[in-house]
Amino acid sequence: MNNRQHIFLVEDDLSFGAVLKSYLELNDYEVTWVDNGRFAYERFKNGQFNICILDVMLPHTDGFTIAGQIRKTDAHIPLVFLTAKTLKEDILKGYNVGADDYITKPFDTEVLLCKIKAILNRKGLEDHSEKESYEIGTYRFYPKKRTISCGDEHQSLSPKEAELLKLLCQNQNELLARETALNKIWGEDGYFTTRSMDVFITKLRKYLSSDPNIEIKNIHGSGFILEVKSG
Amino acid sequence: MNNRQHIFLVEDDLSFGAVLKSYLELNDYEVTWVDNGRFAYERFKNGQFNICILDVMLPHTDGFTIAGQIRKTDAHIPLVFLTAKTLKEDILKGYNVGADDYITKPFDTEVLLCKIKAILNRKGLEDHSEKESYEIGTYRFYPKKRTISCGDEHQSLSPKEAELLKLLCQNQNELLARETALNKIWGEDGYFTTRSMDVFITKLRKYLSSDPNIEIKNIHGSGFILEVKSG
DNA sequence: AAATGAGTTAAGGAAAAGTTAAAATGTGAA
DNA sequence: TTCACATTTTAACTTTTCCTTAACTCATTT
Repeated sequence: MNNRQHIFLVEDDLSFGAVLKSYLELNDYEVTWVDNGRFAYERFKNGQFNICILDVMLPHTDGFTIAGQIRKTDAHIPLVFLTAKTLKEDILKGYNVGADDYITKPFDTEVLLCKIKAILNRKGLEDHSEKESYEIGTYRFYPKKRTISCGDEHQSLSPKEAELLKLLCQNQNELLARETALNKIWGEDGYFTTRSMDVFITKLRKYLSSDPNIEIKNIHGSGFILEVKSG
Repeated sequence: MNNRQHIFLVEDDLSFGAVLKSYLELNDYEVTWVDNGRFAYERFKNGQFNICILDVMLPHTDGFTIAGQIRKTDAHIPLVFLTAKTLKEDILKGYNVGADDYITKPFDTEVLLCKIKAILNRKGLEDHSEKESYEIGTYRFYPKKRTISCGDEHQSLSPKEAELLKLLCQNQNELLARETALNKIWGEDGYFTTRSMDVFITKLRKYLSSDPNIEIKNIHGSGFILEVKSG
């Protein structure tokens, strides 16, 4: 069982990023490192993290923008900003986005580690590894509440509907194998459970039918893909 | 009604302390300033504070010692350390005592203010400490008095009714899992205690029935949500 | 075209939740 | 102690929600 805390790290400096990643891994954290602001949020959506460490100065998309996107998906996940700047406005901006801490380079990695520990301890009681919401085209899906919202429209889902949709979201635009879903949700894969799953797919398609960019595609003989065309 | 947040400030530098106190007060905080480490803890025990700002370098008793004493009294109150030093050991020491932040002098007061706000917001969300009252639509609920008021109408609650409503309030618009409630209130989760909880939910719904924007929603198989539409 | 996989709909049964009232428990006053 | 009262649990019954199953149709593969 993997019990380690998962850190989402966005840092464009390749050598520094690599060093930081190794250092954190040595200290028993699981680290997902993205070196490009443009794809950071995409990557975040597809993972389960406990804390985010974001460089502010990035090509394409700065750390604050990414933080804003992340906040929309998860209102509680801790955010820590890294920056070379000591500019007051930047620091203020960071705290306004909901930063949990702010660290200026150059800094001591041991201090960073301490801060991470302090923040995770603070949040420790609650489990933030489960995502609060997933973006699906114009919809937003809240797995805990088991609802999908689109504007003012709200639709509540049954437990299995929600589990299945969650799996599809976690593999957005990638194949979710029948077997995988059957094993995770039904715990087995007999003939009837297979048919049962099809029934749920039908239901999910109905719920998501108002956005033409969303499609739950069937891959004959292997599984389904939740495909979201990026407008 | 005094709704301002109360800051406990320990700083031996008289002129700096006075300036800081005024600045914080201007920003709508209530500030209790102690200029002597020796009496700091005594003063702390006799007050109700939301956050502590402690200078590390103090005559007689240093900030860490005071922090340790405070932690014994209140395990969750946010601690922020002020120091002129940049010594790594000091910073680490601070985080080990449970610091929420660490600020090195000289610093910008505006930044300090932002940090204080960020920390208090954080605590505000996860505030599971005793709150005087909760707003529920047009109602107001006083957990200690065990009453709900709506205009001139007052309704008093039984102990369990109040506990359950408090949990719902603390998770307003979010899921309160059955298990969570059962464990916190009943200490176990057998079949009958489950049914007992349902009985209490029915009662609470009755108490809150006059405001159509309030709803205690059931999430089949997982729990309840106290939903308050913001009209 | 036959065989297999998938889409869809509706019915039936199981489990959870809503509700009400009676029984059990606890608590303070006489 | 006993009685009256408030509180909580248990029980029984109703309603709702959920999942499976079955049946029939449509699509894809060989």
